[in-house]
Amino acid sequence: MRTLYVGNLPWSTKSEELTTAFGAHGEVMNSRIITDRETGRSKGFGFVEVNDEDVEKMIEAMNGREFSGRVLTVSEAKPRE
DNA sequence: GTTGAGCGTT
Repeated sequence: MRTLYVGNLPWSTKSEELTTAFGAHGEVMNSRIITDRETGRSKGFGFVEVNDEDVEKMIEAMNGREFSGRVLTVSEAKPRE
């Protein structure tokens, strides 16, 4: 399983919306929107965990694509450690 | 009631 970084998201985007959007192009295991620890508001980006074999296809399919009026930035996430 | 480059929690 790999993790995708998804940026340029609308503030109102929820993790379920990521699952739905990315799930159309591959197998989504989990998704998460990064929210501010203090305010609880979205930081405008998130992460999507997808099947190892679908990573490239997901990026090709979703990167630079329009989502809720914004152009998504999709790439493989850096290891968190 | 806001904002817009950037890589996250147990």
